[in-house]
Amino acid sequence: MSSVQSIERAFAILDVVAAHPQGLGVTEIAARVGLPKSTVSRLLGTLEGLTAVSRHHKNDYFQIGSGVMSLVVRLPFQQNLVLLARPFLLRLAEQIGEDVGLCIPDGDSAFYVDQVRHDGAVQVKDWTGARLPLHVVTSGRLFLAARPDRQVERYLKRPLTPYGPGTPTDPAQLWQRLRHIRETGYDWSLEEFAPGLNALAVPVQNGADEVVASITLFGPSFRFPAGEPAAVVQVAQQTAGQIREQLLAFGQKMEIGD
Amino acid sequence: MSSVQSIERAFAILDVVAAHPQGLGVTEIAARVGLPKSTVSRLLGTLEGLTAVSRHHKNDYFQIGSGVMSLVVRLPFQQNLVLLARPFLLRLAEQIGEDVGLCIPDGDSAFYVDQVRHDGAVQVKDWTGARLPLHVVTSGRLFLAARPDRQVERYLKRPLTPYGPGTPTDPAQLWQRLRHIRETGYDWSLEEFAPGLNALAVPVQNGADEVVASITLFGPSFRFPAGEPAAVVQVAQQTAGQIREQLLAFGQKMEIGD
DNA sequence: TAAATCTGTTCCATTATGCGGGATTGTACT
DNA sequence: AGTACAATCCCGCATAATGGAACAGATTTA
Repeated sequence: MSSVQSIERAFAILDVVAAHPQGLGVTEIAARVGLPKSTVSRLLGTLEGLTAVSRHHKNDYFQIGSGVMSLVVRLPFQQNLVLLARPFLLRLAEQIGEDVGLCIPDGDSAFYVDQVRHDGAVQVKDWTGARLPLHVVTSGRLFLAARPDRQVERYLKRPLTPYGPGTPTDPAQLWQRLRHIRETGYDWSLEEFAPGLNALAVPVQNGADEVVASITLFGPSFRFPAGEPAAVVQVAQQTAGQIREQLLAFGQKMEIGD
Repeated sequence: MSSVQSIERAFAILDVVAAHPQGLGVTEIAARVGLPKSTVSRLLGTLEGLTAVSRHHKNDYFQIGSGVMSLVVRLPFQQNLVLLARPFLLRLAEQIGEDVGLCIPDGDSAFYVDQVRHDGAVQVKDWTGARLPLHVVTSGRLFLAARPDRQVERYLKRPLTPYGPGTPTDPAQLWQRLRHIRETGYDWSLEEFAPGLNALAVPVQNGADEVVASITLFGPSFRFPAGEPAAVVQVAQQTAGQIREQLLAFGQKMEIGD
């Protein structure tokens, strides 16, 4: 499995440039990536031609260019969310030692858009791409709980089809559950959806405090959750907060430094 | 001025991948960039190793990966805004045939963070990096007008130092001007700041309708504005709206399609 | 003001490096 | 089993990228 050297070098350079938003010159970049100046100059020239980097008006220092941004900007929100969240999900999956999923609301369904796998002998299924009714999964109930009462009422009027051994099908029981979610900000499912499968979901909010997604932790019931459930909830909520910060950084937060 | 072929090819591939969020296979990508499959396979392999692209769990189709996102995510909001806005500013500059600037509020100053130049014999200065008091420039007055009354009052208490022949220095006069901005959503400066220089600023808002930046059009007074001023205002406001959309797409908007 | 010391770009001989046609493997569909 | 398509691998070839050295600006120092 061979790899193209100059592309690897180009991205090493982009990494360095991105890590120094104030801008760097050719010599400094060359020193940091450990390559000769002439090579770096040529690579930067190419990247500049592609607008992957650009030079600051005044001092000619290199910065990330609009070409990189345009790759990201063209994507639908759903995919951006995945890209934005993945580094955090990876870390969470490592901390917990189980699979971590990302889910967004889609009408009256919960739509699983990403899942970071934890490699082990016993794995849970990859739900990516699956769409399930709100009341049958933890993520879905989070989305439901976030809606105003009258919308919840409307959902509860419809028949609550069971999907697993413990799917809540009684409206009153589900209402009680949603109230609990509103108070605590999470939802556990202990072998409700499928035998031997436990799950926890916590909401991801945006700047307007709307629930735009949820993080789901899945694991076989014989080992998950390990230790204090409250501790698991805490790290999951912490991760959700970090993703929220990232979302904010784009659309709203205003930090001016120089 | 030589350029590195494989990097150009890599970005051509990234462009194609970004343009097809649903994902594409090697063969399709190869066809679109006009290169042999084996070459594209190798380049994609390299990009995958760098997480610049990733494969969709199920169908192995290529999508933009988190490596690209991480280049963008690390940047401060100010720089992201510039990257995000630049394509729109470029088009605006071309439509109007004058320089277009981007400005953000920074305490009691207006901070010019970018300027797209229009090449012509007679140019206006590049203000990038400049910081000017709110009351002396169009962008600054926009920011001021967006603040609640009591904050405006506080600003008006301080001495209003003049910077140009027409700088408004009388608090009552400035108040009147701010009210006009609140009604219309723009501010013209006709040779106020410097002799021979006209400018127009319109606000850029985020999802919470806060004014996070402003677009400024600059031009020599002998030719700018050309034609109907109202028409110029209109295209500027339209551009501001487009930038707002882009900001929304990251942090808030929820469009689910498949 | 000339020497010194930075900077970034260009040149060009060298060869490692990337290229791509074709073979091979893998997967899906009849 | 057989067809059809996908993606990857192989490997000889030569092109394309490399990097040392020379060059050209800019800024600093004496």
